[in-house]
Amino acid sequence: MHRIRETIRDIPKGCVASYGQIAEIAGIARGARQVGYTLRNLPKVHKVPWHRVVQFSGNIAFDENSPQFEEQTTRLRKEGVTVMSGRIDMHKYRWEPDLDELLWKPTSAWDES
DNA sequence: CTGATGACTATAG
DNA sequence: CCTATAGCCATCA
Repeated sequence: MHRIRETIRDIPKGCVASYGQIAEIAGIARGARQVGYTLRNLPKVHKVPWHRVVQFSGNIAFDENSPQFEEQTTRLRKEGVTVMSGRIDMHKYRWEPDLDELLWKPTSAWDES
């Protein structure tokens, strides 16, 4: 889904977002699984910071032994995100998109003026 | 169209 | 904390 990748690309460095959050912003309510499904299908070449997407609970979506798990944690740490035991302090790093992030995105429900 | 799948989330035990 | 179940819904075969 193009919308999903687009949204993920907007996650600022040093922040993380849950799948459900991404889905909601992308316009797919309760489409958390679709986000995961889409990311799993990522094209070879992409600029999507998929490593900034974690589970709602702050857990890394991958298995602890998975090489992807290591890559994600590594990337996140490089961006200043503290990862402990495969978990992230969402309370602290959760991405809170400002209106700026959302205004240009959907739709034109803002034609009011 | 139909059925299976899953980088999810919620709730219960 | 962990397992089990049940919703969820775009994407795939």
